[in-house]
Amino acid sequence: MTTSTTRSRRERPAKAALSRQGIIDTAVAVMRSEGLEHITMRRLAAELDTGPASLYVYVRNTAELHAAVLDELLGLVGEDPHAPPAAWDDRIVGVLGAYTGILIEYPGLARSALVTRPSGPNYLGLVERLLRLLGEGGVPDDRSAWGIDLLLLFATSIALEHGTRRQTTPEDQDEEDLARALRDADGGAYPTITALGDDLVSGTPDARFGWHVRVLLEGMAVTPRPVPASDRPRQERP
Amino acid sequence: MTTSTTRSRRERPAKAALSRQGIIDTAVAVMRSEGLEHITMRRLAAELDTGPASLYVYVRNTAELHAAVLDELLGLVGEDPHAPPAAWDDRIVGVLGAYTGILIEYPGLARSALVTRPSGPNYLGLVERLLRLLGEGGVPDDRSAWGIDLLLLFATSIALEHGTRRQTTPEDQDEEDLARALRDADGGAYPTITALGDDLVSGTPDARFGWHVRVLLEGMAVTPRPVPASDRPRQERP
DNA sequence: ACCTGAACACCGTTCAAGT
DNA sequence: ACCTGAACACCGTTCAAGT
Repeated sequence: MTTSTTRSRRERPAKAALSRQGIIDTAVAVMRSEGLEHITMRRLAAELDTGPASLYVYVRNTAELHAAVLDELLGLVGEDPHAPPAAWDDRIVGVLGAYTGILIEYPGLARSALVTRPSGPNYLGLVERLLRLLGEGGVPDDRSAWGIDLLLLFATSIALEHGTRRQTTPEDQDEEDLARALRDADGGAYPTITALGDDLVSGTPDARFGWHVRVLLEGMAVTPRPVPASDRPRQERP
Repeated sequence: MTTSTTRSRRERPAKAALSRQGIIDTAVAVMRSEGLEHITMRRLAAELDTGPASLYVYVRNTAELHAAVLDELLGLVGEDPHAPPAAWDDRIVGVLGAYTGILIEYPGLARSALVTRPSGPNYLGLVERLLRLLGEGGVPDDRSAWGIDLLLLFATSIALEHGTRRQTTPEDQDEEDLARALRDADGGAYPTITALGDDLVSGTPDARFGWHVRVLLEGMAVTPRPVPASDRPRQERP
């Protein structure tokens, strides 16, 4: 179905000029309908009625494009203003839960967030909110500074893990492989694994998630930062 | 340089029959010399003097191949038997450090481990060793069972983060982007980030790593597992 | 059962040339 | 400065046909 120039002018909204935002918007649309794996330079170019080379004026490479999509979607993570008042740690669980929620809803984003560290405004907003909550909870600033990484890295990893499990992507196979490998582990070679048995894969994702986050928060609360070598009075031998 | 059939028979060791192990060995060799991104079906097929389709008899897909390479290399992670006796938590830091060491040495492996959860014998060996050390440290079994994930997920993520930073891959750009974004963050929009300032990116990777692991261990030590809803006497409202 | 050639359906990125 | 066509150098996976 080849359309004349005039026809296509009418069907598409007059071929809007290219812009970074336009590219990202198109990418988000493709993400929603077909998933991250279809956000490719070539595909987007086709969508925008141009050649792939044109996009490189606005976007450094494919990874940067994916990161931009993530930040765009992160704009939706806000705390519900009508939520009942909650303790600081429950609120952290909530914020991280919303973050992983987005990552799980759009498979592929979590991987992208691990590969290309996000640094967009909405991601910074998330960091900001978490740091504030940690401060409210009385976590010393220096531990917040080092722990924020851990929290977000963890939330992203968990999303990756559960995201691939939820959808029927080719990847859940290995989540199951691991569960089976743990269950069937040879008692001679892996006695401790065998002893723990099913508990290694027990619990709902939510229960595990909540516990994991609390482990991190409790750990931060009780673990002092190391004293830098230069500030230490003397040294035995490292 | 086209070689006759007779020549090539002499140059290559008589074109060994295909086998899963042979494929993995070749893949490991390619990994060492050129990196994971060159372990492709087509490349390996060329290396083994056959067509890509032939490999699918022994390997499910590219991801499984990468996972097999990881497990192969994980065979090298053993505790030094001549190491001086150490406390259980220091030994855990050591084991996880060795694990991340491998992942950092071979860029791409960490990403692969996050995407495709490893389940090979050597990975199970690692799980086994860690569970044993946790037990020695007095961590209750149920918390070990849920925490082992967290430890390994974290170690893998950290390797990914620092691995991309170390090499001059196209990806370090964004690690720097994030550091700059944090430093240059607008004090109005992100007051807490601004207040913490440089401490957000302070410390050597080793110092951060050690602290992170200890946070996880301490957290596990003090955080009880949630009581399943079915075992709870009554409920206020969830 | 194992192996293969060929095909299908794509990729990212660069570059010289145009406007 | 922005945009493009065309090219370079690749991918994974399937399938019908052979041994």
